[in-house]
Amino acid sequence: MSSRPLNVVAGEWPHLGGARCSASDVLHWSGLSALVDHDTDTVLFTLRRVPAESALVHEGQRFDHLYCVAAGSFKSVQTDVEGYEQVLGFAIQGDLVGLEGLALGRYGAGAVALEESSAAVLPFQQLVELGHRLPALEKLLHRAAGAELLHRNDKQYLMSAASSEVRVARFLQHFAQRQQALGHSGRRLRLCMTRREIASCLGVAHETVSRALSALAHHGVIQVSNRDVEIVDPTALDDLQRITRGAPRRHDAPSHALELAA
Amino acid sequence: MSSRPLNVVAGEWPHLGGARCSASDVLHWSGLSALVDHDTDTVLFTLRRVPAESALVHEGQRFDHLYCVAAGSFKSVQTDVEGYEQVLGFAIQGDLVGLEGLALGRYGAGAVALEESSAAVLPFQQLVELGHRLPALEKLLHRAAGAELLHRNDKQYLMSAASSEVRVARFLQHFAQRQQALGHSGRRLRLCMTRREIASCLGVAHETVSRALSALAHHGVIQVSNRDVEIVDPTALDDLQRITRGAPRRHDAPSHALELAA
DNA sequence: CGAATCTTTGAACTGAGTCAATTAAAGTGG
DNA sequence: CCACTTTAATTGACTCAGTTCAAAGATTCG
Repeated sequence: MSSRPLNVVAGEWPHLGGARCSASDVLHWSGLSALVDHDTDTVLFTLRRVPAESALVHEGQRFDHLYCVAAGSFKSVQTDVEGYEQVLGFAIQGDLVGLEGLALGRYGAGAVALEESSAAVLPFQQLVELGHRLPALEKLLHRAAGAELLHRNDKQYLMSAASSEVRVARFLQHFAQRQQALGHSGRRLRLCMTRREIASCLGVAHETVSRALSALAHHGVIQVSNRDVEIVDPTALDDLQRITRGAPRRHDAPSHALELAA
Repeated sequence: MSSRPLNVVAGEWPHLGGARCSASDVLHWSGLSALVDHDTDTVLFTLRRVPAESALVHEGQRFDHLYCVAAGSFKSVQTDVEGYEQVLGFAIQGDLVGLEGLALGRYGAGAVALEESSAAVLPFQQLVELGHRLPALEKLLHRAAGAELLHRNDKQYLMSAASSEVRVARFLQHFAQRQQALGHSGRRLRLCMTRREIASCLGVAHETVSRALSALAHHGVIQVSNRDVEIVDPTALDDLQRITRGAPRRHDAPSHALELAA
């Protein structure tokens, strides 16, 4: 294996002290700690700092880097002809940004930081070549693509839920699970995106998100304080989230999904 | 094109006994004709015949093959705890089936043939190793993953459309575009899935799909005869499909999306 | 402190879900 | 090949959840 430092990658940000991270770091963030070894320690990537509200990649821009979120979070957005901004999802530590670029050589969506964030810059061609010698890196790419697709499956399932309360419940649960997978709380969530962004992602009106959160709070399932959400009763949340089709209500049953979980 | 008779497969299923196709065929189906060369001609894959209604892969089954649809079509389905069957999408010629398996080594969704179909069996590990020597095959994998993600973006955009008529319009348009990319009509579509399956995929009730199709037909945008749909007025369909949020209706404007397109 | 944005809540309207009934198509088996 | 069954598709009527419009708090930020 390559025993010498392969980090030719310096590329674009030589000034600014050029913060770096190793492939091992990336593997850890991506949940592939098992694949870390000495070789992956020697591969270095530059870290790119991204201020809140600014773009990591632009829709339509030429694709030559993948990015692995190191800290902070991003929203993935697509703008249609009419100017409507569709939020496709949110990326947190360990998520790869820009994978759809694989198809056409252009990013299919923009990525905008929701807060002060940073991401490892993975020059794609280089990553592929490295992957031939370091299976860990090849696996990283495959894994990330697969994970992203699984994610999309979940999202589609989420969006096909009849009730908006169920959608919001599923959104919270997924978000919590992802946080937990990173070693964070899983109960105390910081939704650093706006209600409108959540709404766009879920395919509902932003007022509806607000109402659903309020309803969940009223019923003691969660506690909401602005963008901080605490999941008080994970079981109730899970019961709710399970309801797929319109609530199996009977004539004498309550019509709101929330009341069913009681 | 491959001038030698490796492609026994073109459209028919000759006999049982191990039908094959070349990597070149797969590349052609996937829209990567540019990458075909003598080397890819020499790589052969077995073709698997799949009768209508039977499964190509099962959800949760161990992942060791990718499949490239050679003929016919498949639905991708995920079954939730309650037994609800969510249709995630439809695969036609050139689409890779099983990509989500990359993440966890298990298929994330089942694939069921909608009609008599066949698919090339691509042993994953082998494909990756071949990819190291034949860039075309590596590219195939990347391209397919990227394309699948782009597709999902479209689907999410589709599902966030307010009106069900718009959803159906977008569905038809996407389907038509895919058919066209394969060299087929783009106007005359055969929807070989049930209304219920379309409905599940779009996240609406199956009656709603039926009504939307009827409405589109009434307005002369399409012509429906059972599962055969002809797009009579592509422009009108496109206008409709563009409406993202609830129709920008004014007090004196018609409330149905369809009437706006008039 | 104001300006701007985000969030919440209310009220009215309506589009889509549900239930139900009819028609059409596709199998099944004698 | 034709009755018979079963499943798919269409259409109608009714109801309610969610959108839209509007307006009042809350939060952030210059």
